[in-house]
Amino acid sequence: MRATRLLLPTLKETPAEAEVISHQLMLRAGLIRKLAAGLYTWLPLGLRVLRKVEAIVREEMDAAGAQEVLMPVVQPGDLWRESGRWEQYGPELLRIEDRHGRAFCLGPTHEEIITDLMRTEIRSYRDLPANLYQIQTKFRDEIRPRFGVMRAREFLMKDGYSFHLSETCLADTYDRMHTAYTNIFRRLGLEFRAVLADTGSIGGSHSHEFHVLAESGEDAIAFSDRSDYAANVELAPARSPNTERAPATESMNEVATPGQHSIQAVCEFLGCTAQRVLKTLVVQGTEPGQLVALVLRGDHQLNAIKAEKLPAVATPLRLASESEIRSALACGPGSLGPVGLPLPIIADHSAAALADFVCGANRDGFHLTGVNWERDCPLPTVADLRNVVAGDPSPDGEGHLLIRRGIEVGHIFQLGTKYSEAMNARVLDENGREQVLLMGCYGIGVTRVIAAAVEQHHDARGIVWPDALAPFSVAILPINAHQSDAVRETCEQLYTELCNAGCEVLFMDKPKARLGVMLADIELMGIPQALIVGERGLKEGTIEHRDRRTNAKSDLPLAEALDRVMSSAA
RNA sequence: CGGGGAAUAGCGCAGUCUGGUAGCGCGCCUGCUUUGGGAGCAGGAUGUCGGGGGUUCGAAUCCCUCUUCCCCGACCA
Repeated sequence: MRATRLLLPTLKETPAEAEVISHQLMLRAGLIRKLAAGLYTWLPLGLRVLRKVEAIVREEMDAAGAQEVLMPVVQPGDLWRESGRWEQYGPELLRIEDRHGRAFCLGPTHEEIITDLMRTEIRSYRDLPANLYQIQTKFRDEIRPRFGVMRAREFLMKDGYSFHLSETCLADTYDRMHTAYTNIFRRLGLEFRAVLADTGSIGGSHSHEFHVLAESGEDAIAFSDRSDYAANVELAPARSPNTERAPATESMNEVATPGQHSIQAVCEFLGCTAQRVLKTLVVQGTEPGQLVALVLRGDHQLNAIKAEKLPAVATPLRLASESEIRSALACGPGSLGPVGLPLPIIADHSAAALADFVCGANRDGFHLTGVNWERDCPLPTVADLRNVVAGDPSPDGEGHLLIRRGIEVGHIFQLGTKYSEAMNARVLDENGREQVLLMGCYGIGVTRVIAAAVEQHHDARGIVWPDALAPFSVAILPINAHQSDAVRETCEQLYTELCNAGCEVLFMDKPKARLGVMLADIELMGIPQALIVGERGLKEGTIEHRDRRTNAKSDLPLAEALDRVMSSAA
């Protein structure tokens, strides 16, 4: 491709709207442009990268036995009513009406559509298992789109769905998809982890997320330093400490802590660590108006998903407001503690294992020190309430947990009969009996993969694409082509030969372009290799080869430079 | 949706407090000189100052209102 025939609007300065590095670089390198919040145009360079991801996804899905289809973006509301999600999905589902006043939505996902297709087209166990996928635009009316294409409202997704009669068959396909996903992310050159995940609103039983590891990731993932165990922090169980609770050595004392409400403030005031302080959170109970106290160690975070699984706690989790607390109890939220608290109490394992701890006195401006369970207040119900932290024992008993940030780029689920049951998708089995289909679903955020790749692969000069994602594998840079027939002719010759060899070449053929500007651009765009052609080198019979990743430079005879490029690009 | 910020040339910003009719850098166009890492000089183009209303002799600036965008919280690929 000649640069003169390519829309390549690179930016020297970072647009003010971009916060994260991938968003900044994707704008600056001319991959995308914003149309409105969460809506992006893919420019020629960005689209080339997008096509690379699609191609790899297609190859691996096809190799794993899935077949490609294409379903509509606009979906009838009736199907969503059948599955029950018209009501459940909430405002993220963009609902529209056609000219006849019929309800439609823009598809945020396609379970309803594929289930409808299968219940109509498949009658017999002989047609199973089936595994279909598409690469298609999704629309989710996110409350807060952000980070460019990382969390856009309109985005490109590979979504796949499989149908089965037996759990073992579903599990088998699920495993095959797990392997295919592993192959895809490995081929894309990304550092990633597959982790156990919550099934969330899509529903179902068994689920893994695929995360690209990056500091800017929105998810925290926990994995063992000794085994394969990996899970979303939301899900990883915090094992109860093996150690017995230490015996009480202090007596309980009430101390004045005027104006100290937060754990941090109390710790500083009393000169103790957060590990020795209890934090008491009051949430809505299952019964209307009922409050429940959740007790955690001061340095731990409440895990909402775990709390919602407790029968006594209302779903969705809602913290009591300050006024609700004040009207039910004699103090504000910063002074709560389990001693004499007239509410049902559930304590986290780590909180229950403390001795001689500090907690609120249920009286404004006072805390208790030297508190001990059983002696000073009954040991409440104990449950796993907290997020795991680095250093916790791994839930599988092997080693300890490390915590890293991740960007969720893929998610696979065993859905079971959630949709097929609701939408009555059945086939006849070998015995002529009707059976409800079992279903799996498998998603990859194609556009998000690209942002994640940039988050993981960049330097001070710009994007450093993994070879599999690079929009071009090599750029040709002429130095002062307008003054030198030799430079011009050599570049044309290089361009022709590389094109003929099937190499993806970007020929920086703008007349009078300066070397520094061209270098800055191709480095920003992350093109892996460059061939620099100038009079000076040609006099010695050489051109310069550069590597984006290592910045290695070598002056080589033309034929050798071509070999170098083609062998690296292969 | 709650809380915080912002909207001035393609991009980054100043000007707003204290009203007097819009500026800087980069980019863009022309010419000359330069040319192995974002050139120099000279000349030039580009703004309904987010929209609407009001106050005023006069509004980018003050008031009201709407819209959009960004950031922080609960969802998701």
